Amino acid sequence: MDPSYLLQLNPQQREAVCNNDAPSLVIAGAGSGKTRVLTTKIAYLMDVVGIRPENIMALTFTNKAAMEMKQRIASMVGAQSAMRITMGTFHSVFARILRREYSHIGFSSNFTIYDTDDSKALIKDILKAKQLDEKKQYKPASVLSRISLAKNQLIVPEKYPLSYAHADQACSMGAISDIYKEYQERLRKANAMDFDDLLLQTWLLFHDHPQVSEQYQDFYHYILVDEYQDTNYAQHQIVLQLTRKRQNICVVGDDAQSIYSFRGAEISNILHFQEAYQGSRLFKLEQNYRSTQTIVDAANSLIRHNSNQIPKQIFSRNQTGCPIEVFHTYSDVDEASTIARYLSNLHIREHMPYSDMAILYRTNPQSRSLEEEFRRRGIPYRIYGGMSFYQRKEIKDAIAYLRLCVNPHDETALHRIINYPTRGIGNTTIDRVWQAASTHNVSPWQVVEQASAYGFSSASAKRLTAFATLIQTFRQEMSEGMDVATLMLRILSQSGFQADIFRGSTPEDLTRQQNLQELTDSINTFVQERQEQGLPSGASDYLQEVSLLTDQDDDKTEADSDRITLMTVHASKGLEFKTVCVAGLEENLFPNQMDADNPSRLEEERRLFYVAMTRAGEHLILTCARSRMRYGHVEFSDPCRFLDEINPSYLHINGRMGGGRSLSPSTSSIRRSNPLGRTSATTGNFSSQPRMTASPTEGTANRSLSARKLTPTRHFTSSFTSSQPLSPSVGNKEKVSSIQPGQKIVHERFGPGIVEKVEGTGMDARATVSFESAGKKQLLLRFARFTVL
DNA sequence: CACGTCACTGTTTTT
DNA sequence: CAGTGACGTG
Repeated sequence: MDPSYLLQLNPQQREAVCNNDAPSLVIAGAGSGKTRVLTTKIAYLMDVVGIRPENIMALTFTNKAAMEMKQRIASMVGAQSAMRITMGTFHSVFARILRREYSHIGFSSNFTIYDTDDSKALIKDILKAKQLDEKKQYKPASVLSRISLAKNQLIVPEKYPLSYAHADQACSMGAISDIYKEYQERLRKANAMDFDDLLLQTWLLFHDHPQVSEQYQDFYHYILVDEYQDTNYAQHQIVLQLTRKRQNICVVGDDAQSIYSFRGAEISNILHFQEAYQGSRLFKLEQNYRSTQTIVDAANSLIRHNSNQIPKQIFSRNQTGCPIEVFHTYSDVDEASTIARYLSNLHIREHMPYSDMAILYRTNPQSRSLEEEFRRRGIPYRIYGGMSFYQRKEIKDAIAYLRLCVNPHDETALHRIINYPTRGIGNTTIDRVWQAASTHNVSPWQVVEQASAYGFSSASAKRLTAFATLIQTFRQEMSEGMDVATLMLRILSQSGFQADIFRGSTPEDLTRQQNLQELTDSINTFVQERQEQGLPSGASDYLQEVSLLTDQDDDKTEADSDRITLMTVHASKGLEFKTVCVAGLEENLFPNQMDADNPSRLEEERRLFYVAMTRAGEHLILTCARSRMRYGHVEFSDPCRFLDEINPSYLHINGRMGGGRSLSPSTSSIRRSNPLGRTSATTGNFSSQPRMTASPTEGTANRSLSARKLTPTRHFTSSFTSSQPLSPSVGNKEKVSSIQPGQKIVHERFGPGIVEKVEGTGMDARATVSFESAGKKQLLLRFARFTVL
């Protein structure tokens, strides 16, 4: 009777999946099959316990995790059922609830979601109006982080002074309370929420409206939360609200991998879960399937130094594997060349693909010396992270137009584009608009709309009105049902945006043009996809989807290319590589100097290092440089204390450095497992002078492999308007009339599939198609792009 | 309004 | 060092 997927689980995993009569806490060690347990449990809840998919809620932290889970569940229970589960990030699931329940909280359903940049811009504006110093005392970023902290603690502006005034005064930021109050009022006037509001407002909704809360408690029979160690207070409290009635909850996480306290995550949520839920059960997944025994044991020996944790015994039944290589090097340059040599030897001698290798570091600037070295040697690499597509100026500007169309009270969007492209509305006029808005207690948009009524000179009033008319035209077209792709093209051409972007031809200009083209392409895809499935495809539909999306998510990441991955340890969480090199293991860098003397922060740094080590499957390399360029100066450091905390019997230490703490007395034993076939080339006396040992003889430069991503490859001339037609494809008529169940088709994006069902006729004909890789989809035939086989 | 110059200031990052 | 933002000049 048990579904076959249970047979793929080990006893611990099966226990965690099959016990559902009490709240459960699943402690999932690194590489222990956490996602498998979570997805199998959902399938089990549906198949065996008999809970309907729409009554299940599954919450994750990232879109990527949500997507992965959706896919895996779809493959177990079918795409149709999987679709009905409420599954997504905390923020996206709650945003959906808030849009539905907007009437209770005094927003309208098309509220805008402000990202961090928008929030900072708003804070800056408030600081300016209050004449507070935004350079030293009230840096927008720190003001925002204080407000964010308060919101994560569910503290509304009225209650703020009670809890924080004292602390604020202590660091001479006594005005934060005022700023917070004003900030919330401005958000509300703009019909906007920031990321933290999505949590705070959800909590308030349930708190202030018990009948609404009850409705959701009734509706959701089972709630699952991934990465519970990363939840903040607000998230924890909302989950408590949602589960009050049924107490059907399963949280999964690993306290040893809690690395986000700096943005409000509270490890205590997972440590004290059993107190929050009486009678809950604890399950531990302790078998690691990812790493060699050496790596697992070494990581255990490190994390043992933390006191604040749930006891567990992570073990591996994989091979013992080779020892962990530790390289002491003279400088960042030396470190980079040591790593490059090691990895390229591994590639050449043991034929390990570069795509199985990663280099992890604590801070982003550390990638520089590595990049330079790799480029010199022609080793292919890619950097993970960096500026998101949606944060680029041209993209934000274009989206600001859409935002303003959907919600003209969105003052941040208005501010971005009121004079972009330049239309003679200078800073003085802009300041006056905002002043007038504040004195008359209206939104800046209302001032722009009625400029002459607010006493602007006739020239300024004329320009403001012209701008208002421009936006109103777009709004009109939008309300008549124009899809977002067409609207975007109209905006770009009518506003002068397109002309401005396509004027220049410097490499930077070309990149901007390419980015804009990429945006319009992705909007086209959005419209196409939504129309095929009979869903609305207007600007507000698009914004709802895109405002909680980061491009880390849609990266198919050129999986085809064989490159070494470079990223921060934080970014590596949840990933794994056969070979991992952790670089920059020096005091003051890892652990960071700001965290070194605070015991609980030090524990977090140690967890961070634990995460780094446990990314590795077979080879783990740890490197440390005695000197490093930082902020343009050479700085010297000692090897990091964590190196001493790992049981030395798992380590193989390379290099003879004078005066280090982590010296191995003799490094004469040359191990076969070391692809360098020798100890580090860094011999000599450290006390004299750091010697750069870049070796130009190895690896001749191969320019073609340069991994720079932003170099435009195509020249986008006026191809803008000639992008793919959005109207129904002309040839569809015959195809539509001829299509019938059983037929094979190839869809432009979903690939090959079989028609299962055809409903309706003519314009409204729909087909249910089962695709080989994309699962079942409903297609509106008049829009679908496909060929019949 | 566009561009050059100077001072400043540096974690980790998702939504 | 490098990126940002403020300010001043043509």
